[in-house]
Amino acid sequence: MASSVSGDRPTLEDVAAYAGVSRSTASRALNEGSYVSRRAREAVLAAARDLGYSPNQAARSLVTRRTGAIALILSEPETKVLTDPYFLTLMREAFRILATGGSQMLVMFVGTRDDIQRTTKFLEGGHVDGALVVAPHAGDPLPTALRLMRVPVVFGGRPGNAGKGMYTVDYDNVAGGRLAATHLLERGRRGIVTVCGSQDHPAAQDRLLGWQKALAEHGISPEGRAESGDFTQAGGEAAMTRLLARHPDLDAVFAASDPMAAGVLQALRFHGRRVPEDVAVVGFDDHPSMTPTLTPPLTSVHQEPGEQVRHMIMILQDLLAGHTPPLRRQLLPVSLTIRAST
Amino acid sequence: MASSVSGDRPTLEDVAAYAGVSRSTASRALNEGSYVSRRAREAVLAAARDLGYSPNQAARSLVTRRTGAIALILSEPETKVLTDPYFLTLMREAFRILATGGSQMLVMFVGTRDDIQRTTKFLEGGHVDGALVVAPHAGDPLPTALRLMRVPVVFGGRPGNAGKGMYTVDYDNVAGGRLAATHLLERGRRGIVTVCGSQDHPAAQDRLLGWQKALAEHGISPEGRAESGDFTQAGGEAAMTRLLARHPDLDAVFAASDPMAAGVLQALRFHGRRVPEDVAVVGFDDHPSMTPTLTPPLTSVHQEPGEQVRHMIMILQDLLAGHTPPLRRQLLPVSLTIRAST
DNA sequence: GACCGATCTGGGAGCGCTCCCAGAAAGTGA
DNA sequence: TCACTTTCTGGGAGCGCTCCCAGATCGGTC
Repeated sequence: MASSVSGDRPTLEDVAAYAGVSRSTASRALNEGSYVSRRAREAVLAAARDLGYSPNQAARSLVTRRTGAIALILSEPETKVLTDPYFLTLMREAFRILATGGSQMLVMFVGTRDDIQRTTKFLEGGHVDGALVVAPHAGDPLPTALRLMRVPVVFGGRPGNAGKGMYTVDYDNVAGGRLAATHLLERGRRGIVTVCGSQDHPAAQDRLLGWQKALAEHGISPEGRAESGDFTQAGGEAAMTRLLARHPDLDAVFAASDPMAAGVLQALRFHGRRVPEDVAVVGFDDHPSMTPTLTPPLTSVHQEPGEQVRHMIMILQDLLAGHTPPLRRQLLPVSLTIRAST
Repeated sequence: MASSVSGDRPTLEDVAAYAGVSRSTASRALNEGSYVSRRAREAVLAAARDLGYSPNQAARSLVTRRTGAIALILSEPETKVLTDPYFLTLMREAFRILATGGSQMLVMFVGTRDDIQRTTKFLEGGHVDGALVVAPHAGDPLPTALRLMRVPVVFGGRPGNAGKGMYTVDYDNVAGGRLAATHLLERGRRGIVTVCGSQDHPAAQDRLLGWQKALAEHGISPEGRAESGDFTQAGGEAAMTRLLARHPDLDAVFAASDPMAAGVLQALRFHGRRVPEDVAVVGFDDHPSMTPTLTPPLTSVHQEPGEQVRHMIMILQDLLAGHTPPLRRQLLPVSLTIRAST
């Protein structure tokens, strides 16, 4: 039987009948196809509006072999990363961009080995057109597992076993570390130390590297001037306390993340050092909900999570369109936002 | 033509041919349907494994009228809520539960009026089987907009314009406020004040109400003992400073969220009050990444975001199964985790 | 051995859509 | 006017799956 029964959701057939044209013409009109007369197009559009028509995504993707959905895969083996506002910003921005382009965002978290298996199976299953993957830890097996997938994948950040044959969009963390160090040197500081992030994090490695290079270029040996604060406020505070004991004459700190910088400020306050008079402090991330509210407001290396995700999506869409973008590893610039702490 | 061409993804037809049975039998075997001989089932399962078969979701949902996807809709008009670890925990847990049950999670953020329109359209479009909605702000127009949707919807928390005809799963915030106040009273404190959350938040209203009731029942007028700290650490610090000026003799504080409690501790430290000797402090949320790391570790009203989402999903699945769960507003109990701050 | 119910199987229809193709209608130039 | 291209239209096929139904097979009972 025809599906002109009311009550149920209207189909393309219903719209066509209402507009007095055929199903094919209705389809063309709705999909901006060429070779449709103005009269027909307007009639169909009006019919669709009147009937409250909305196309059946399943039927459409059955024939187009496109789902219109993109997976956002977040791999965070440790639950503690939960507190990071970075992930939420990332998701929000990704959602915004994808939604504007008419795509849906399917979020998946990967924690255990089981998750990896399920995720690869899922991607192979053709449920999504492509995937955006953020896997910030060095040892993470996920990137390798996804390398040979038939679905296009774009990575955010530098996956541990980097580069070969995968598309990545990363911040220039080396330049960021260098920027922070140079800024402190320009302020005339020489007793510069760093609270670095866990070194199983490629991003943390890069930030440290940039900082080391800048110091070395100015004739200062970076040896023994770094302590890890494993990206938390408490860790930053502890690391700073250790550094103060080892280098009582220090006059500047580069903390490789904002939460660690907050811990650094706390430790400095506790030990009676004034910021920035006695010790200058630079953070990293410059997250808007964090840096301006600290006392004093924090100078920080600025990065734009929205920008990263935007580039990732651009590459993915290029890949989906059948192109082969030339750049395999894209580095996004970072800048320095100077506030009262330096 | 038959689709036995290799290279392409295998279809059910291919699996059936490989196993030497018909498409129907293959379908029954894979879907745990009854009336399949053991022989046939094993042959089909082996064939599916050998060929790396994974069913085409689009084709399946075209006929079952089920997408296997659930939308998680987060409505947060203000961008500042981003820092809240609650949302991330919620998503993670929701994902975990849904993935285990074979459902996909589609995340949508709603901020602007445009988003609302797009969201309702999307839900009407039949892209998902149901939706979980978290809209913690009182004035939020989203819940009303979703009320009359044909897709089943379950709300988390108490939407501003509560109750009628919607399924909600909320914490017993009134009991939580009462619990905090009672605990402080039992500790012998009488100069009790509160740093409450923004009152455009039903949860904040409820917490304050419970606290007020408990005080009143013990003959203490709650009048003039509350200051809003709008759910941030900085706000909590400022509110506490105002309270100290107004009530120099206070000896206990109930902060309606952990971040605000952190601000309270900071203000107390700054003003030379010892915790818990001079002033006892109780927080709310008891987020594992927060309360134990504060100095001193914070006594806090404990709630389990995972539990909330679990109940929401249970109700939704009931709704999807065609049942009509009797309870329209479910209240989850909260408890008190006592640590060194009281 | 005949009968009957339970168990199992394969073919056909159809979900709502897009795409291909044949043919109608309209436009163009001699 | 006629041939010929261009624009537009509708019917048919088919995407991969589930579900229904008719028929085959199997066991047990009289």
